[in-house]
Amino acid sequence: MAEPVQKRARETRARLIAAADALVAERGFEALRVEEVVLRAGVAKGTFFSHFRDKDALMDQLVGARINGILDEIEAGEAPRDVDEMVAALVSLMRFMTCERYVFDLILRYSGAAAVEEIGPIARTFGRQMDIAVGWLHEGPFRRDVPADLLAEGVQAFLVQAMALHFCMLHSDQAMRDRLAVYLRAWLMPAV
Amino acid sequence: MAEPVQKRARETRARLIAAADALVAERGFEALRVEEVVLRAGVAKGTFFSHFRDKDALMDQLVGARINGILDEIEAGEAPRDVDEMVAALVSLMRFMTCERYVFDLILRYSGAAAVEEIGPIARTFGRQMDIAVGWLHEGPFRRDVPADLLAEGVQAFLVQAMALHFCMLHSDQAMRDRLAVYLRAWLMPAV
DNA sequence: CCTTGAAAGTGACCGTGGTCATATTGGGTA
DNA sequence: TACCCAATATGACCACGGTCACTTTCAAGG
Repeated sequence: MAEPVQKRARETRARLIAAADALVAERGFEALRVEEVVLRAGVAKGTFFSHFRDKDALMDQLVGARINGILDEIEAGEAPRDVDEMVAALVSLMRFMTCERYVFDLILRYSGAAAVEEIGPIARTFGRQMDIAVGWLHEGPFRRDVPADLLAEGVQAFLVQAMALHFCMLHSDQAMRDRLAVYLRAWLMPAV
Repeated sequence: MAEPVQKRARETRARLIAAADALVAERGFEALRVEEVVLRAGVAKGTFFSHFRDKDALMDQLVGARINGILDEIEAGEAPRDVDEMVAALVSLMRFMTCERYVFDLILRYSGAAAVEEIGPIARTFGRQMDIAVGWLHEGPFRRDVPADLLAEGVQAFLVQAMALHFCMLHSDQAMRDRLAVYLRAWLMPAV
C-alpha cells in the first residue's frame, strides 16, 4: 500500500494507474471497473488490492492528481484582487469537481482525513486550496475583522455549497459561478 | 415505489420499515443488510426492491424521519436571540447527522435533489431547515445587509463544514460546537 | 360465483468489489 | 552457486446489492 520497494512492484503499480487513467479517459470515472483495470494492466485481481486498499483509494490517486494539476495552474496565475476575479480563478476547479456526480461525492468523502486514517491525495489538495486562499485574502481588499484562515475555510464551505446546489437545479456553469459570487461577496465584503 | 394502493402492499412496506428500524436500533445504519431486512420482515428480496428503488432509498426514509423528529423539537423551542443560542439549537441536529460517517455521507448525497429525480425525505428536511433559519434570522439581531435566505444558505454551508471537519480531527461534540460558533459569528455578525 | 387483468410477491441469478491461502519471484547471505 | 525468506502475485472464492421472468393474489365487472 505504501510505495512498494521492489522495482517489479513499482512497475505493476504504474501499469495499474496507467490502465485506470486510460479507462477513465474513455468512459469516465463512474464507469471504471476494477476487473477491467486489472485486465488491461495484465495482472490478477488480488494484485490490485495489494496496491490499493480499495477501489476508492485508486480514485483518490487519480482525482487528487487532476486537482493538483488544476491548483498548479491557479497558483501560476496571479492573486485575484476582488470577488469576481476570485470566482473566475476557481471556475476550473469547480468544473472538474462537478464533472460527474460520482466524482463530487468521492471528493466530499475524501476531503477530510475522514474515511481513511492516513491523509490521502484529495485531502491534501484541500490543504493546498486553503493555503492558496489564505495568500489571496492577505493581499486583496477583503474584510480584516476576522483571521484570513477563517475566511479561507468559509470560501471552501461556500465553494462546496455552490457545487452541491449545482446538482440540484437546472445546472449551468454560469449559475454555479453566479451563486459562488453572491456567497463570496457576502462573506468577504460585508457592508453592515 | 410510490405509496402502494392495496392494503397488503402497504402492510408489507410497513413491515419492511419496521424491520429496518429495529435492525438499525440494534446495529446502526452502516451495518444494515437488505438480506436481513427481508428475512426479518418475512418477504422475498425482490419484494424489497419493488418497494424501494434501492437500499439508499430506504435509508433516505429512515434518516429523513429522524431528522424531521429533531426539527420538530427545534421548531417547538423558541427562536435563538444570538449566535450561541443558535448553535445550541443546532447541536442535536449535528449530533445525529454525525452519529455515523455513513449517515453523514448519505445525507450529503441526498441533501439535494441530486442523485434522485423526485425529491426525497432528506432533501425535504433541508428545505425545512432553511425555513426555520430564515425565521430566526428575521427576528434576531443579525446582519441585515444581505437577504435572510442567503444568510440561511450560509448557515447551512457552515453547518456542513463544521460537521465535515468533525470527522477529520480529534472530534468532540464541544469542538464541533465551537467551530460552528466561530463560523456563524463571522457570518452573521461581521464587524468590519 | 366466475373471469380476468393489474398489483404484489418470489427466488434463482448476476455483477462487482473485496479476501485469503497458496505459489512465485527477487535479492541478500554463506 | 545454492539457499532462504520476505515481497509480490495469483485466482478461486465470498458478500452483498440489485434484476427479471414467472407465480400468486386481489378486486372489479359480468
